[in-house]
Formats: sequence, C-alpha cells, structure tokens
Amino acid sequence: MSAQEENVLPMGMFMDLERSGPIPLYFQVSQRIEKAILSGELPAGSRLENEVALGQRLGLSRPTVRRAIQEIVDKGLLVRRRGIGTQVVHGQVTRRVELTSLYDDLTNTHKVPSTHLLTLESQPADAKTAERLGVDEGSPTLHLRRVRLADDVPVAVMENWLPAEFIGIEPTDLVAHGLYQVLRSRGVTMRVARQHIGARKSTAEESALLEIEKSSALLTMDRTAFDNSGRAVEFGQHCYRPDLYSFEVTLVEK
Amino acid sequence: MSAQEENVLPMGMFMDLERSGPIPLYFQVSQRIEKAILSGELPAGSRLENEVALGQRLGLSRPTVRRAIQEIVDKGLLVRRRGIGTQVVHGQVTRRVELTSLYDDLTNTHKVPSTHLLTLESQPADAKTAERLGVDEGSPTLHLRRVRLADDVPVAVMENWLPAEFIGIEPTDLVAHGLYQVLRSRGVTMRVARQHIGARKSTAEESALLEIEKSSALLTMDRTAFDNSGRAVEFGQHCYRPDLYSFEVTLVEK
DNA sequence: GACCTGATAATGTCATGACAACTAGCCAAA
DNA sequence: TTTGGCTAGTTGTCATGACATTATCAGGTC
Repeated sequence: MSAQEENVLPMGMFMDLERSGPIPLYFQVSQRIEKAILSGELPAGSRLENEVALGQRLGLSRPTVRRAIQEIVDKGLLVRRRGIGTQVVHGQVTRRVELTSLYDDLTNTHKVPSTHLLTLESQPADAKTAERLGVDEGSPTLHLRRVRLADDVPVAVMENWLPAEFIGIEPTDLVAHGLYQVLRSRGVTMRVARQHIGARKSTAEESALLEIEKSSALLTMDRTAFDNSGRAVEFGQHCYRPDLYSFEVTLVEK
Repeated sequence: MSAQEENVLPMGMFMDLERSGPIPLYFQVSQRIEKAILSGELPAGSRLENEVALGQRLGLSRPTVRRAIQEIVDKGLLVRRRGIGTQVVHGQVTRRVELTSLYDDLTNTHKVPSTHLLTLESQPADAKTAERLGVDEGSPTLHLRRVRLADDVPVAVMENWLPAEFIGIEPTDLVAHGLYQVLRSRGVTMRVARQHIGARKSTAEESALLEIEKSSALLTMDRTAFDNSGRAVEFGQHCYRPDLYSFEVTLVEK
C-alpha cells in the first residue's frame, strides 16, 4: 500500500549556514526544512534523515538539530516516533496560527485593510474590563470601537479596552494602521494571548455596520493579550462576518 | 506602581523528585511549578528563581530546568525575558487547549456526556472527504453522524468520516464512549489536528436536533486529525450550540 | 543634571558525551 | 506455523561546559 518512502534530504542542502550571523543555527535549519516540506521537496509520509546523521552532515551538534526539528513538529508539519524516525505529516499544509491581528491577517492574504473608527474615548473600567486588564475598577482606560474592512467590504466590528498608558493614541494612527501595529510602534511586544471563540446572532446595529441581514450568525472572539512582562495590554470583544472570516487552529499532542 | 515582587520558590519545594522512575525529571519539575502558579503560591507578576540557581538547588542540570520552564512558557503561564528573568503572566489562569474530543471536555467539566447515534454506515469517499483523509475518491470510508448531549441537553451535531480500516466499529461503542476513546482503544494515538472554526445559521434539522429555534446561530468546527505516523484518521464537521460551548485558545509568540 | 560606561545578572545558543526506551526486522526454537 | 529473543536503528532524556546577548543599575565624567 502506501510505501514508507525513504526520502532523504539532498546532499547539497543546508550547506550555506551563516555561522557568525545573528540568526540562530537551529532557526536556519528549521526554516530550510519547512521550506522543503511546503515546496513538496519532502513529500507527505517521507522520512527525514535521522538526527545524528543530519547533524554530522551539517557540522552541527545533535541538540541543535533536535531543536530545529522540534520547531517544525510544534507547527504540526512533522511527527516523531521513538525507534522509528521523523516523518512528514499527510494532508494539505496550512500556515501556522500566530499571535497576529486581523489587520496583519488581511495584509498577509493580499487584501487591502481599512478602518472606520466609531469610538475613541477615555472610559472608567467596569468590573469585567478591570478584571481582564488587571486594573482597579473605575480606573481610566482607552475604549475604542472600530469596523474593519477588507477591500472595502466590512468584515468585523471590534471593541477594545487598553490600560491608561495608551490614552494618548491618535485617531489618525488607528485609521492608517492596525491596533497591534500601533502598539508595537510604541514599544509594546505582545507575547501571550488568551482567546475565547464563540457565535451568536447579530444585533440590529451590527447588522447595519457589517452590511448583513438582521439576526445573522456572527463569529465572536474575546481576547486578552499580554506583553513580555506579563501585563495585560489589550482586552477586546470582536465579531466577524462568518462568510468572510474563520479561525484556523493547529493542535499538537506532546 | 506594581512592584516587581521578588518571590522565590520556597526552599522545601521540589525535594521529592523521583529520579529512577519513568516520569522525566523536567516533567516532574514543570508540573510542580505549574501547580504552584495555579494554586496562587506563585502570584501573578512574581519572578521565578533563575535557571542556574534553581538547577543547583534541585540537583539538576540547566538544560533540564530550562526544558521544565519552557513547557510552562508554551502553555502561556510564564514569560521569559533575556537579562531580566522569568515572570508569571497576569490574568485569570485557564487550562491549556489540548487535542481532546468533546466527550473528554465534558467529562473534565463534570458533566455527563451521552450520545444519540443517527448514522453509522460504510460510504464511498466523495471528493472533499477523499482529499481530507488522503485516500482515493470512491474508496470506502466509515461515515457516522451523532448528537452529543451534556446532562441530557443536546450540545452538538457531529458528522465524521474515517478510513476503511475502522469500518468494524460497533454502534454500542459509540453510544457508550467518545469517538477518540474508541480510536485510542484500537491502538490509534492522535498527534496532530488542524481545525477551522466558523459560524453559520442552523438548518431546520439541526434546530430540531439541538432543540433550538430555527435559523439560530451555530458555532462550527471542521477538523482533520492525524496519528503518530502522520496519516489522517478522522475528518469531521461539527456544529455546536453557542450558548453551551465555545473554544478556548492560547497563543504564545516565540 | 544629563550622559556615558562598566559591572552584574539573567536568559539564549551551541557543543560533547552518555545512556535509556522503543520499534522493526531477522532468526532460531518450540 | 508460531513464538520468543536478539540486534540494529532512532528518538528521548540528562549532565557538563562554554560563550553570546540583553537589560538593569550604579557610578563617574562632562
């Protein structure tokens, strides 16, 4: 039946490693392997060269090779089995879900994003917002509400609350860029996000904003994002037109 | 403002490591740290003892300690910063999303799952099913359709297709257990799953099955799951009552 | 007082070596 | 024929050591 092909990486591969540059060796290797999988050079089901041999051929230690392979395993493209080896997962390949904003997603899929700014104001935190952001109830927050369009078609209504330190953000920034771009330009680096994804019917206002019929089905997402010091930098309640947007998740069992 | 507390793990901790048992040392350590975070012993924002010191105190090498910490970073509970240290992420803690079935989820939340089996038949693969399962179009598959209930309330309608080797599965198995339980008992271990999450309106039949009004909003999930050899073992199209179920996702930027 | 500089401390990367655990395949014995 | 064990191959775990990179902070200089 499906023969376990013994495909091995071509000998000439991986020979152009930048050993003195700032890019880690394991990252250079993992990128090349991932590229080989996505390009079909390593077909589904084929076996990867074993760690020790690969390391010898590349002049790398086994831990470095292991880490490179592990990166791709975590993306769901490779599967390892002790005593057997490492194989390419079957099935159509999909890009990994990363910590991006809707604005980034649209840019990556070659659509033109734009924004209608509905609300931008300072607002005292209610109980829920205070809990999500980890601030005191009643303390000032930046409250914003936007409609995001892709190629001039409305895709999402997004409502967000940010800690007081961001109250200086200007409307022009939010119209020209995504929220995450604005935050990054202010020196914030998002590291962890916790999302809840659900569904509900649209309200009359949302139906009008998204140009859909009343009481349509909406895809909803609540998110709290944390920066690299572990503090909450954003809490948002978004709703999406389900015919134009969906979430993609890859799970890997350890 | 928020003082960076210098909390350090209590000295008596981690002293009961099972060095000869089958459980890896890094896993024992990561479990204890995670437990300390979830129990509040390590409060949000507190700093973890540095890797070298922690390793010395536990009698472990630095790679082992590093791996233990990395496990928790990947779960979104810790954040590392070079030159600074490792801190506990703020915000309410949530369990990690793992590769589980709805049946497992319900059991874990102390609800009583049950199943109505609507369809269980052998069916030739159509184009879409063939592509998702990686089999030839027209080749036999096992087709099943179920309603999943929690505490006797319908939560989801689930339609699944499995490769031909599973055609022997009995109705009694599926009524008494979840699909993933049945697969595991047949020696299959799921390793990777790719999911698409969306929303749409319910059909008349789905509304009746889920005991909701017609044209309600539904949360939908399409999934293809792969075993440890990288072969597809299941393709499913599920829809959930959004008032009773939602998805939780944690993203970590590398 | 503002700015530069160095010391300090912490995580990030990489190498080397060793042994354990698991799988598949071959081969011999019952 | 079937069962069992042995062997080779591969990933999993762990230790030790070294250096690089980055952030903080104290102190000196202009």
